[in-house]
Amino acid sequence: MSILAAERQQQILERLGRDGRVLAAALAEVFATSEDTIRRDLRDLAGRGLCRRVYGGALPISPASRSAQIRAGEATDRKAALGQALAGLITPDSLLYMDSGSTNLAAVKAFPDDLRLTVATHDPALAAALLAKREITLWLIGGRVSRETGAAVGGRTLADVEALRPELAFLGVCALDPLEGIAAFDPDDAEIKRALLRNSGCVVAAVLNEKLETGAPFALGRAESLDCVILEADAPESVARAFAERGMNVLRAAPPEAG
Amino acid sequence: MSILAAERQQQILERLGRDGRVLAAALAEVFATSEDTIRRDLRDLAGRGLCRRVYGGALPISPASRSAQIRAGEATDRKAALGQALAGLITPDSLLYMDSGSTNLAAVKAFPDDLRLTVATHDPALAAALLAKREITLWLIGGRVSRETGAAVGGRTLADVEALRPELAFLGVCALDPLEGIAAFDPDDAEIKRALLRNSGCVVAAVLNEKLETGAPFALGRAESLDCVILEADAPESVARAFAERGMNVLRAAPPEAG
DNA sequence: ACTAATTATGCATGTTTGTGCATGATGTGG
DNA sequence: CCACATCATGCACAAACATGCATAATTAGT
Repeated sequence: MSILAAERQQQILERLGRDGRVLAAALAEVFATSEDTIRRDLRDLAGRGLCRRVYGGALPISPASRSAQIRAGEATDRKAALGQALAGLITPDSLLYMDSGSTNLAAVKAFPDDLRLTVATHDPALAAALLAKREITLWLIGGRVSRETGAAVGGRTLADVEALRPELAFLGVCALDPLEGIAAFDPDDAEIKRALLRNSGCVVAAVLNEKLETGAPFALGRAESLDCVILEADAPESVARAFAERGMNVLRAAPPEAG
Repeated sequence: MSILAAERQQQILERLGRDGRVLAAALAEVFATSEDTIRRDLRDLAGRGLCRRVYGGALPISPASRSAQIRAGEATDRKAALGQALAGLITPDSLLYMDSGSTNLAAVKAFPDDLRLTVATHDPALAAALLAKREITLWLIGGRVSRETGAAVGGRTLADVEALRPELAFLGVCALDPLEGIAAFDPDDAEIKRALLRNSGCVVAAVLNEKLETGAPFALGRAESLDCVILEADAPESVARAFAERGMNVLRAAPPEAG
């Protein structure tokens, strides 16, 4: 025997995570063993709750475990498209700050797995998602966690953020308008965003169409405080031109994957 | 004898680290000894938490290969049963510290939604899950996030934890034995757990059966450092009695929901 | 330095575990 | 309803295993 049974089961789990499914017959060929052995492995793994046994192979346990805790909610495909564009701006081995927000959360999942850099964030859900990327060093900012934003807020958090000088920051904006500027819904959250605008080498925001040309109660600054804005593929050209005229870099995401 | 037993075990560990696995038969040939001796070595090392014994040889303790995210989906029903028992110990409106670990993560989901208290944690996935509970005030501890444990570690984190005096702490234990005491797999993680043991009014650990009567490389203290231990419904009575004889409160979780 | 106690090792024993094959049952798609 | 793939189960066999015991090596005590 050239491979230990436990190793084989571990590799089956890896394939399951990578490919999203495994076939009993294919595994038998890969490991040069009988299908019976593979079936026994799959039965065993399923019994330990590590996979879901189906006719012909097995599937990940997916429904409860992953989607419950790291759920980005709506418009994930459009947010993922923005995320891909954001990832393109990243310089390897630099410090990136990721602000809270569901857009950034969905964006993380579109990051390539071998992205090599340090990321700081005060959003626990974002941190949990970033852990899935093998080459990312993660710095978590603590503090009281606000239920409104799902991220740390308050004096302690602000002070910790102020101590950072990230080369690049992905700002989560609640509202963005060429004339009205950037705005947020939560005062504590706004404080942190202001600190990021002050201290970051380059600030980028990826905004969904519905956040364009709207306002929010707490102003953060003028639109051109952002070095770069990423719009959806079908964002109105008029808005894009307005940003460009104010000296901002305007990028467009690729169209979201058609189901 | 040309080689000391301790030397041999050390070299076995080196091979394990280099090759990712060791085979009992191969080791017997390398060290020119009987397989029995090798098996005894492997049993010993596994007992000290330095490797994982499998049929035919041994594997590393595997923090890398199985990410925290994967472990979270494992044995969720049993962990949920432990979580229900943990929830029963909570005093409303107090400060609870929740240590990192997949058991605590699954436990959170079994908490009632109207549980009213403040929870501190340095585990971002735990924090994200706690946000789902409407009446919980959440305090997040920051720092460098370790991929091994999926939670913040290091000096900054430790200092912040030291500043807290929680009435109750849910410790995530990697190994627990009546005689060997409590132990962890990660040195940085162990530091934080020690701080919790020092500073908490009451420390409770909920442990799966497979963590009982095993060891791990980094000792945290004697078993009776815990005020209370929660075992699974079908945990061996002998172990439960051994804990009780050391003056610990021993609770048993309800049997997990039959699938 | 000599003996006693402890520990490590090897061997023999019986037991457990993993594997492949045969058989019959169950599910899948036309 | 049929043909076929997939599956669960029982069985046989070999490899790996735990255990008890005898012996060799090491350590401790006086």
